[in-house]
Amino acid sequence: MKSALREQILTILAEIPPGRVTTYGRIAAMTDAGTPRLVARALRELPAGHDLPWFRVITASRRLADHSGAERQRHLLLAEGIAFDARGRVAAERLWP
DNA sequence: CGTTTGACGCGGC
DNA sequence: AGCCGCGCCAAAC
Repeated sequence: MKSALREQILTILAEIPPGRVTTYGRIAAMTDAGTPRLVARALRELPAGHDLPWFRVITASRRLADHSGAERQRHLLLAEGIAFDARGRVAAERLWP
């Protein structure tokens, strides 16, 4: 097997329902990642052409992580009906377990 | 094989 | 409510 950890992360990622979001920390807790950093790393290294909803992963403070694709991510979430308040936070009810 | 590097999180202040 | 510092650990150098 290649990387059980990354497989777990990608599996969870694929499970996130449209219109909902989850956090790096929650995914880390659901898998053997041990730390959110590894989840972030796994997303950063996703191969081009994947069909996984990487944009449904946000930070524990319910904001978008600071990276080069953040603006693209914001657009994709808005397209799914995810709203941001004045401070750029997603409503807690949109969090997926 | 030692060091650096992050799409983070949390506890202190 | 927000900023700072430290811990975390696989992968790249």
